[in-house]
Amino acid sequence: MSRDSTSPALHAAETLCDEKGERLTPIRRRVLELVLEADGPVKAYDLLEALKPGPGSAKPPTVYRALEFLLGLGLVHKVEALNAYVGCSHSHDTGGAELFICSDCGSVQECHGAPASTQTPDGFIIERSVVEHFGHCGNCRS
Amino acid sequence: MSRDSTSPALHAAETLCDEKGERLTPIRRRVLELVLEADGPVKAYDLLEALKPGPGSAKPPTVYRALEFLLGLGLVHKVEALNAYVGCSHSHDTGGAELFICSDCGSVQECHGAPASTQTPDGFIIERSVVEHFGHCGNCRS
DNA sequence: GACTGAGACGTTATAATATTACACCCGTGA
DNA sequence: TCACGGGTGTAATATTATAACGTCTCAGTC
Ligand SMILES: [Zn+2]
Ligand SMILES: [Zn+2]
Ligand SMILES: [Zn+2]
Ligand SMILES: [Zn+2]
Repeated sequence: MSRDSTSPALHAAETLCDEKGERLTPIRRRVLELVLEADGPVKAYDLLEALKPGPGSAKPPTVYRALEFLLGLGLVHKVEALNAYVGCSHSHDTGGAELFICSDCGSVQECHGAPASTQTPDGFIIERSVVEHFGHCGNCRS
Repeated sequence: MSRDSTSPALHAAETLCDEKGERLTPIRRRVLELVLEADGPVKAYDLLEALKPGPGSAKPPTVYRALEFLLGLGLVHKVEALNAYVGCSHSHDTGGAELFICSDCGSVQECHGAPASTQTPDGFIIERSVVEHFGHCGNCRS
């Protein structure tokens, strides 16, 4: 692994922002870095702490605004059942991500593709799906 | 209070508790009633408010303890993405419920059966799944 | 009856998560 | 110049949830 200052994921984020005419400002970029560097889901207030040593004093809206931006671009996902956030190494504009969270080591694996509900109620139009599986990953079983 | 006035779902809850040797105390029963009567997901603090006119003054732990009990028995489900709770009219000891939440009218429809992940990562053992679909129900489309 | 342990509940306080509202700055274009 | 919009700073508050500890009651037991 190279010690490049920008990870591939970060570079992809910059490219995506360029395409969309969005601005990956220093704060947004820093939050994305922190989420990507973490080895599991990150809490908003942990990000806030991590941001503290930075320029100004970070307040909750700072991190929540950055997260909202990144969520909108699909660069991070929220783990609803944990109130935590994970970086997305894939690139998908929209659509739900299917998350597999290990309760032992906290690792998160993401699968793409429509979760494809088996039995959608008659007439129901799905706009957004939250699919989160909790269990034990291969590494933690032995 | 005659038992004949209870709804089918409440009666089923009593039966379930009997089977499991659990106690459906007045508080737990009242919380279950409130959740079942609601026409959509209910917030914990709304339950708290609804409990206030009752005997003692209700405090957060009161309602959260009751919810924890009911969740454990599968009598209510938590909508993770909303931090809200819905009553379960089916009866399933375990396994995930698949929820369809209408963003327009707030109604929730529940489907049973394993969501059956399409592509589980190698070696991953699923213990609990959160599956919540947001969109528009048949009634709200016309 | 007295002792004991478990479970449910009461109560206080606090933790953890998230949003509102308003002010400021700065770049862009009329 | 001016207005405007996006991004940010800041203070305050709202919302959601848990910790910690005491009390009560009911079985089971001595
Ligand atoms: Zn993703
Ligand atoms: Zn693991
Ligand atoms: Zn159910
Ligand atoms: Zn509807």
